[in-house]
This record gives sequence, structure tokens and C-alpha cells, in this order.
Amino acid sequence: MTGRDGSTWQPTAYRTHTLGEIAGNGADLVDTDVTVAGYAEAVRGRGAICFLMLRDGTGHLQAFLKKDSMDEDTFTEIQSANRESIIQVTGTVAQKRPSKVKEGEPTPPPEYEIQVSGATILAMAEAPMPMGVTDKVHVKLPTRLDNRHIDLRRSHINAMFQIRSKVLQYGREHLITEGFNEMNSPKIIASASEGGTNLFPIKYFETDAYLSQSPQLYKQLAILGGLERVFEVGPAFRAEEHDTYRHLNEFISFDIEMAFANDDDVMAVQERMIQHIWKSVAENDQNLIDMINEWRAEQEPPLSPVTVEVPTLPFPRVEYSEAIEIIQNAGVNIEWGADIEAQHADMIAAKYPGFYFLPRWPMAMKPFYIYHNADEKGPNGGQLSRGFDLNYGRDEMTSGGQREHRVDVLIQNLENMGLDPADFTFYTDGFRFGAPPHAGWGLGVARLLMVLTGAGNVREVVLFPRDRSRVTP
RNA sequence: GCCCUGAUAGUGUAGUGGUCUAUCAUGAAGCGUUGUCGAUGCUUCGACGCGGAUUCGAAUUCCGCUCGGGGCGCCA
Repeated sequence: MTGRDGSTWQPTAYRTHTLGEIAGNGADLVDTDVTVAGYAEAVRGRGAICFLMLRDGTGHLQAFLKKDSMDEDTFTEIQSANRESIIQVTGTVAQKRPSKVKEGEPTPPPEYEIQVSGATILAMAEAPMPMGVTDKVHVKLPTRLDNRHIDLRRSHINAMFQIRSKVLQYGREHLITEGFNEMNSPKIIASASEGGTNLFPIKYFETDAYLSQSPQLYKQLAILGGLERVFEVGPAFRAEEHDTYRHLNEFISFDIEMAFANDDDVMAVQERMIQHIWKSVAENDQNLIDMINEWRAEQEPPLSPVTVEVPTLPFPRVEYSEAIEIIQNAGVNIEWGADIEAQHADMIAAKYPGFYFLPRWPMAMKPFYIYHNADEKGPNGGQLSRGFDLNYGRDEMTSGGQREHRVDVLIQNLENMGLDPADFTFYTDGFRFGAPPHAGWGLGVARLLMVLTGAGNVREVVLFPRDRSRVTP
């Protein structure tokens, strides 16, 4: 199978049935005349018979060709077709002859095939392929990304992207049930909407503009406008020259913003959403996970299977100050106020496997727009913020927090951080006419998918990744 | 920005100065056998990134170039 059942797919000009439909429902279709089309995964048989293994988006099916029961030229043409050619066949559904079974072993369930009366090559594939689809040779990631349209024909890769679609669907589903509206913010912006990272400059007619690095400000403006609860799934662009398994220069961020809510409230939204995603995948998409695990088992050495363990709520809350203690107790010389690096996160993950929140970061480490209560201090008297991260193991999935809605505090924060409030009027002006308390977060979709699919690199779960050295395909 | 590392058939690899006329797998071409099924047997095809240096001799050592891979920081 390739994951989709195709049972709701209507016939098209090129096929009456999908392959998955016939493979899965063959008993009811025996003796039916059908037309199907797909990729020639294997063409076997050099003599008077020929086995054509076809693959489409719903599954695999064998087509059986006999020289004396069809046009001879057509037979020869199909028999000599290159692998991965697109072939349409017409014929009759029949039960496949059972394969030889050793004595004592159970008889496998009946399988079905098409006995071919006519066939057409819709598009011949060239040979050799830049990389094999079914070959058991390892192919390196760069080669695969250069030939992503072929890589995607491999069932476990195809499964990963079907899962990706499901994850986005389930995430949306959940937020909508909690009253969130989907929004879209501009990706062409005039200035930084969030401090920190470098932006990609672009030319916007006669003015300079940038690619958006975050929907942050626009989500907030939507909240100020009374949309109450919004989410956005969209690209973010960051001109950072990083080169790691978890960074890309263009990535899809799953963002929410919520009015009359604090950091604790939006953490709760997030863990409910993640639980819903995991639960839904476990209930509906185990077949896709199985396809990934089939591939993992074939590797040398075999990779352990990925499992979808629905996380229990609430996720652990490891406050920043506690996290620092954990790291110190692991023997690392780290001060309160220092950043928690990936290697440090390993130490926290040892105590809290799976998802865990890291709330209450020092205000000095968070952007000016993060909210703080003046009376919340760390052990050394350092000001705490209402900013948080969500980690899975060593990897940061989310960054979020309650936002500062008090315009006077906002301006004070800028001054405290040595920034000139005059440079941030594009931000602060929005807050001058009444701003409800609000909070939100941004979640890296690919990072979440890494966890779910067992991928070791975000590039695996992004169709056409953009990194420091890759802009094509 | 810092650090590490690499370039051998379409793909993935072996190879650390001399039977390398380059290994194995996969692939491709051809001929058989076969209601096959990770099909299979035989034959054939296909590669040392570019330039220079050392040497009797370089895939192998050195230098330059080009292109690539990975990690850190930062972040999602």
C-alpha cells in the first residue's frame, strides 16, 4: 500500500479504478473490466509472459501480460518499457495464482491482479534513473533532495509527507474547536516585526523591503482588532547562516495568538493541540507509520521503529530556574541568566523525556514584547518573564509567551534593553488605543514532524528545503 | 562568524605509492529459464571533480581551485 485508500476517488479520464481499490477489494471486482494507470515499478519476464508491477498513489497491483492474448507489438512495447514509465492498462480483474508456500506455513490471503488485454505507455521514463525508487542501495540526502520528485516515489518518503498533511489538518482541526480563526499575514514587510534575526532584503518597487521572519506583530494586531483567537500556518524567512539538522532559512511556522490569556493559558492550548495530533495520528494513520517502519527495519543496521505514544497532560513545566539547577547538578558550570543550549537540554531531557515546557525565562533573555510581572523574581533577584519554550528532548519546538500589552511598559522594556523606542513606533503605536492582555506561540512544523516520523533532519520532512546553500529545486 | 570533514560508474561503496587493466552492490544492455514476486542464471556496459607539483610509477602524497557534507552559536 502507499497509504491512501482511494475509496472516495472518482474515476477519471485515465482510470476507472485505483490500484489500491482493486488490491484491497479484489474479491468484489473479479471478472470486472478495468482501466488503471500508474508507474511501472518493475517489469519482469522476457519470454511469452510479462509481469508489470504498477504503482499509483493508492497502492501496488500486478498486471499480467500474455503475448498470445493481446496485440503482439503492444506486448513487446510494455515488456521493454523502462522502470518508472507511466503505463495505462486495460484488462480484467482476476485472483492471482498463489505463491509457493512451504509446508506448515499458513496460506497467505488471496491477492488480485489484472489480466491485460490492452496497454499504453503514457510517458516513457529514461534509464538509468538519477536514483532508484525501489533499489536497496542507500542514497545520500543531497542526491535525494536534488531529485526530490523521484525520492518522493519511495513509499516511506511519500508516507512522511502524507503525515505532514495530516499533522497540519489535525492541528487546524483542534484550534478551530477552541474557537481560533485562521489568518494570513503579509510576508513582504517594511521592517523587522520581531527583534534578533537577520532579514532577507528584497526590492519592493522603488523601496526596500524584507521577507517576514515571523507573523508575530500581525497576529498581535489581529488580536488588538478583536479577532480574539487567531492562528496562522505560513512561511518564515531567516537570513541566518546556520547549517544544522534543525534549521532552515525558510520554514513553516504554526502560530497562534490569543486574547485575554497568559502564558499558562496558551501552553495549555498547545499541549491539547499536540495531544490531539498524536491521538489522531495513532487512530487514523498507523498505516503511514508502518510504511516508515518497514523502511527502518530494512536499514543496515536496522533502525528501531517509530511509535506514536500519545502524550499525557499536562506536559511537565520545568521552570527556567529549575532547569539551570538540573544542569548544574549534572556538573556543568552554568550561571542563572545563561542560555540553555542543546547540550544542556539533553540533561533536562534525561529527567523529562518527551515534551516539556520551559517557562519563566529571565526577562533579560527575552524580547522586549514579552510580558513580566514586576514581583516575579529569580533566586538571585533577576526579573522573570512570562516567556516559555516547548522542547522535545534536546530540540526546541516552540517559543512563546504572554505579550506585553501595557504600552508604557513596552517603551520601558525597549529602553532597558538599550533600544530607542523611536525606532519601534511601528510596533508600539498599535498598543496606544487599548490592548487586551494576550499570549501566543510559534511552533516549528518540521521539528514536530521530526519527532513523529523519526526523521533525523528537518530537510527530510520539508519537500523543497531552503538552506544556506540550497535554493533549488 | 567559528570548527570539523569530504569529492571513485546513474546510485551507494572498497581502495592509504606498483598485477588498479579499480572492488562489491544496485543499475543499464543482451540472451536464457520462469505464473514470477526482494524473481533468477549467464554475458556485456559504465567511474577516480579541475589544474599543477613530487616520483621510474599517483585514485592514493603535496599545493591551488571548484563544488559539497556535518557540527556549534542563534533560533522554530
